[in-house]
Amino acid sequence: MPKSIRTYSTNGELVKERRSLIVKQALKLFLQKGYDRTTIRELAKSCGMTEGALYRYIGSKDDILHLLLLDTTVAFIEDFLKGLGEINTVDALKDCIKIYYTWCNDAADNNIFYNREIINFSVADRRTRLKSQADYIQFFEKLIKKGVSEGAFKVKSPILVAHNIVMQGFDWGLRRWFLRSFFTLDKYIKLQTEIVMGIILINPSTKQLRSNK
Amino acid sequence: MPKSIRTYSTNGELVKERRSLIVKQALKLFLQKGYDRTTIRELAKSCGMTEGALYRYIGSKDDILHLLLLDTTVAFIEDFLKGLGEINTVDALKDCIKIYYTWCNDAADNNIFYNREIINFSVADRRTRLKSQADYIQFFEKLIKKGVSEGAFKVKSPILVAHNIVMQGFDWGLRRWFLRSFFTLDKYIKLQTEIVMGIILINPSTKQLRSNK
Amino acid sequence: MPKSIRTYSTNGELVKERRSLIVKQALKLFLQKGYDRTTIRELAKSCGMTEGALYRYIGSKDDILHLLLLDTTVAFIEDFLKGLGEINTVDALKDCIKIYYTWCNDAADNNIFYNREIINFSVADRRTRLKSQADYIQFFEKLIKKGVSEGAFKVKSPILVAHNIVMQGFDWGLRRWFLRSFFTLDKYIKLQTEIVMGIILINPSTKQLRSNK
Amino acid sequence: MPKSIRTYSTNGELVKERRSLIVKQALKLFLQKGYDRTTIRELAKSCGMTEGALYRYIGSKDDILHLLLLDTTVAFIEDFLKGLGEINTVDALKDCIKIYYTWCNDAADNNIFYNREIINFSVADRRTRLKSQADYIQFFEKLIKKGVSEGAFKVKSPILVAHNIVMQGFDWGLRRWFLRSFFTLDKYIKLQTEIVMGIILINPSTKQLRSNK
DNA sequence: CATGAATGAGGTTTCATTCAT
DNA sequence: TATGAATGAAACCTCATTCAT
Repeated sequence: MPKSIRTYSTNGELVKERRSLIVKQALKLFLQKGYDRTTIRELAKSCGMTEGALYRYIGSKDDILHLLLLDTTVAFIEDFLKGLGEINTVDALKDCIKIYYTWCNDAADNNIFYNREIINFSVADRRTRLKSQADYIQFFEKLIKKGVSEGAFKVKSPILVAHNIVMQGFDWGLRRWFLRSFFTLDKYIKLQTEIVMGIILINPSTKQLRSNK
Repeated sequence: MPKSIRTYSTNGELVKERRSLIVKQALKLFLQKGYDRTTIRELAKSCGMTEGALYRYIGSKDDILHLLLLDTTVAFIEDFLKGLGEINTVDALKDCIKIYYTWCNDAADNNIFYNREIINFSVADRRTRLKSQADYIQFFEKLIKKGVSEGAFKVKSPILVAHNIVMQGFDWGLRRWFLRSFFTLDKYIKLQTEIVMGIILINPSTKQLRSNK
Repeated sequence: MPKSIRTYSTNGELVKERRSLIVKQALKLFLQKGYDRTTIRELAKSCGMTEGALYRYIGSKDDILHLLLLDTTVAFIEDFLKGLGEINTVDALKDCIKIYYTWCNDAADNNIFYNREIINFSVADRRTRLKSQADYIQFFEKLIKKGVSEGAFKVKSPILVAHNIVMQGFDWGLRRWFLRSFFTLDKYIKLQTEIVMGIILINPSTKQLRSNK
Repeated sequence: MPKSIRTYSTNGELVKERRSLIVKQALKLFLQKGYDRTTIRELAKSCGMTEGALYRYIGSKDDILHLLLLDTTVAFIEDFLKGLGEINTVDALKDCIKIYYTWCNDAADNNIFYNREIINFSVADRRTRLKSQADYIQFFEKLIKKGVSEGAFKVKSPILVAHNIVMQGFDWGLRRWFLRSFFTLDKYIKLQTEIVMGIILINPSTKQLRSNK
């Protein structure tokens, strides 16, 4: 299933190390100039390699996009689930929003990159990417529905609220220069969380209680 | 101020017509394959022209991006203002959201395109684009603040709510394949409007009254 | 023998008039930008014609070079000969130098042009041009030899002196910006004539006599 | 100050070698067909390279013109000065003419090329070229004035004589096909030197003495 | 006779990829 | 394993020339 990428090296450790470097530099350059306008020469130089050396570890320029995808597939949903252990659903949602928005902040470069360059990805990789976005939404949808079934939330369209949550996280990364002139990340999280809670909480006082901690 | 684009034709009518065709086809191709991967040959062919003919109406490939920008600069804020005549602010906001989301639906291709290809625009054109996004947000912010000063709305951060409104409109266009599997445009507008109103209205009953019409 | 140039017009008068205009504008533009860098579009515009109209009077861009050659073939040697009637050879040479240098001044643009663009001419036209330069030299050579046979001049290599005379005339046109900062045309003619006479005259006092007039 | 030309190679020796080849072939082709009519494809082929390889060593076609200029900037005036040590000015002038005319013969291709293609050079490079021509003239002017101040020469316009000397050197190169049918280089130098000396020497016998050696 | 839109070959330049060293 | 020179297809763009109107 995972597409295999050509290498002339038999030293697995070295391949991993070099690819990791390539991916890191590629993301930087692709963000700055776009995929098409970044040349292999530039990329190799920024990796401290020669072009020939680079091609020992990748099969083609397009392969780098695939490596970038692999590199970013963050199993952050697992992190979420840990947060869901014993605490109540209301707090769980708040925590998840916080974790997710924090991840959006950290992974902003990646997300800007995918948003723009998705067109250059293979069909399979494109699908993987869209799937992962859908997963985030579905995760929040489930959480909201859980709250609804527990009588804590009331909401007409859980998936729309989930969608809004996820997109507003993305927005923090994609439009950071605009948003940062008004909010810090913490403030942004706090305000958006309050808005979400205002929409779905049956008993808004709950919100106030915990946000005082 | 407005950058002028080279043409060898003196027939203004023809130039307009041809450029309009070029822009239309270009948007289609750029969406499909991206700016860099769309060749002039393809574009010319898809316009039913030869390359030489195309260059009678533009000076360079980059000029097409500028033409695309001009083509989209919709004075839709003026349309909004007409809606603000005598009616109360609550209804005005609802109407504006509706007009704006409808525009987002119509201009989806353009917005997807800009979102992705903004990196290829000239600095001046990039600024123009960002400015216009900021204008939308500011417009909604003002409207919300008006409602606040009239005692109809109550809201912690008007600009954040305005930002959310504008971005959720964009989202309808940018992520239409996902959203359309759950909502029609009308349904999406209705639900998002209810959410916004739920957040800012002091007396939620107002919402119910009018949405029954 | 004279190459015929295609025209779609049957009105000889008109053809002549238009070609004369074309040649005039072409020389101006070719001098400024060179033959290759001057486009038919520019030329047509500078003639107040359209490209299509221009091609009614010429068959190709290269034809213009040929027309330019025809236009410049000045039968100035005939003018010289008139000056040779009854006066003595010494004065005849002086007069011829003066006439020739004056022509070099008037035809400077042409000469600069040929010097530079000769490479673009057809082989036949190139030969014509070189032949005409050789004719000038031969003319002065004959004159000098006449003076030698009459006992007025003494000179080792008449053709070399003739060559120098002709080239120094050209130089006035080709390097005018340099020379004009030191001499007027009259001064240049006077000084070069004195030098020539100093070289070939047996009895230099003759020179003084006439130059006093 | 010296314009640097792009190369993708870091091997200075190789760059030098390849550029030297390019310049050599370019001069040959440019002489034959002119700058504009010589294609990069032809040039590359005549260098035994592909187009891509050629562009490792130059940044653009125009750069070749600059390289040609650099290649020719001959510090020949220094050579002259060595000849001026202890010998008297009369002999020095004769030697300088000889050295200069010999250089004109060697550098004929270059000079033909510059004469014709100067229009394609950058403004800076054009100035450099004109300056170097002026330097030659000035050099001879100084030498003549030195002779005048020593009482060896008598001349109305030293700069005009200097100009004639320099131009007649150029002429040997520019019009070699004509001149060579009458003179060898040695003969040409000898005759032109005699003419110059005839013009400026106060005591012509000096000339005879040394030319007998 | 004039217009000017269209053609399309051919120009310069770039760059992903290979391969001899 | 690394180097970096070379390849050559393909990109954008120009412009002499034609031809329907």
